[in-house]
Amino acid sequence: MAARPNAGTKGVPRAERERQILAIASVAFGTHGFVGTNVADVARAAGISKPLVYAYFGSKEGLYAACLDRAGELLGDEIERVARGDVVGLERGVRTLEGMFGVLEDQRHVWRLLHDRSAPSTPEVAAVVAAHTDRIHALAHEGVSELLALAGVRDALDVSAMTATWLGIVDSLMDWWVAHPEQSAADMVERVTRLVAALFTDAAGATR
Amino acid sequence: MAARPNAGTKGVPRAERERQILAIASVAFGTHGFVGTNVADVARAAGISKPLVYAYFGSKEGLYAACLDRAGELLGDEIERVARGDVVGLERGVRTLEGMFGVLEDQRHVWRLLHDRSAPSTPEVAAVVAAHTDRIHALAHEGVSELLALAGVRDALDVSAMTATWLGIVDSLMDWWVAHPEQSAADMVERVTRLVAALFTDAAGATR
DNA sequence: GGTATATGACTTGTGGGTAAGTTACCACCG
DNA sequence: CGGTGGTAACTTACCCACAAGTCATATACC
Repeated sequence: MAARPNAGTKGVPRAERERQILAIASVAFGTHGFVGTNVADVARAAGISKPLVYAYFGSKEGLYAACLDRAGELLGDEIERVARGDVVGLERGVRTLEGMFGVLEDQRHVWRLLHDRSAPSTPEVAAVVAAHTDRIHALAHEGVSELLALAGVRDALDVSAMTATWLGIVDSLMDWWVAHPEQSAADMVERVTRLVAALFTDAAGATR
Repeated sequence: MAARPNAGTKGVPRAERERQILAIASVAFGTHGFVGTNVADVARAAGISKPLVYAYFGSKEGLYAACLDRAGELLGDEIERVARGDVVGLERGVRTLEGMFGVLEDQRHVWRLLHDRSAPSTPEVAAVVAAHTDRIHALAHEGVSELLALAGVRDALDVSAMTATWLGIVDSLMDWWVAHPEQSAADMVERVTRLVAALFTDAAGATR
């Protein structure tokens, strides 16, 4: 029978392979979305065969859920870390962004995993998505509530809409960052700081 | 042979059917994205058969491109209308949103058509997407430039990032609106006005 | 020899796209 | 006024490519 390159080589231990596959799959899912990603390509990119991916993660959804878990934990922990600090208002927003930029410096696409509209709605995946997005959303809501409370806004729907907007801002900055790979995390923090300062001091005054 | 219900009924004239299909396909593409939408379902929802869709639009991509054209023109025209006015700065942003809300009141999902990450990159589709997004992006860039110039910011990358952020804000407000169907366009305008006022007067002062 | 690690070759389901035929309307001719 | 061909509107039934998921098998280490 034909020689099978690498077939049966005891090779890398399982845990390490899993991390490697997850990293590559996260790029793929984050870049092309769930439906746009095919398992065979992920396997090839990882230098292994498709059945091995299934041996480790069970299904495409299982693989996706694992990626989500990794991403959600990474992001959630960082956001929570900032939230536990004592900054409030706009400053807290900027600090949170700073944290995101730092954590995602080498894996910017990861942010998109949580916002994939093409993600399947099966219980398995939905549960994982819900767990992480709920957590992040709750933290965002907390921050936005504080900010708006300082400005005298307390209407629940106003806060809800503003929270969605805040998440949208983070989203678009991540997208912009993906499109500008030469920008470092530090560059991004400076840029955001500069823009916030400009908008919330001069612009507001100049256009009223 | 079996009776074919409705087979051959001269029925609705072509142009009218096309509009009908486009409306339904826009909902589908806007809701589930390009890859998540299947032509058979669109046909069924329109009460016709799949080959008829192909007779009219040639391919799934052709159908998508037609939806894009409709959406892009609708949105682009409205944004341009506001841009031709004499408002600048934050006020122009709010007015633009007002225009969007008005035009999309009965078809909120349409906004998402222009931002579909799962859209194919074939020349046919890419050209249509580019035409409309370029136009909208240019108008947004113009508005953001004006705003930031008032605040003394002129760096090209700063303006670029802020333009992306602005589009992200519009994006997230549209998403929030889709999730809150009971909110009218007028409600949205009020809400945005209220939030902008709060953020750019009290919040900025309170947190500096 | 048993077990973990791995694979080539397969099956299967789904969805884009097509071929061929059916019915209704209309214009024109006798 | 009735037949008759042409054409527009529409369908059922099919093909086929592609990607998810599986199975039988092979190698390496202890």
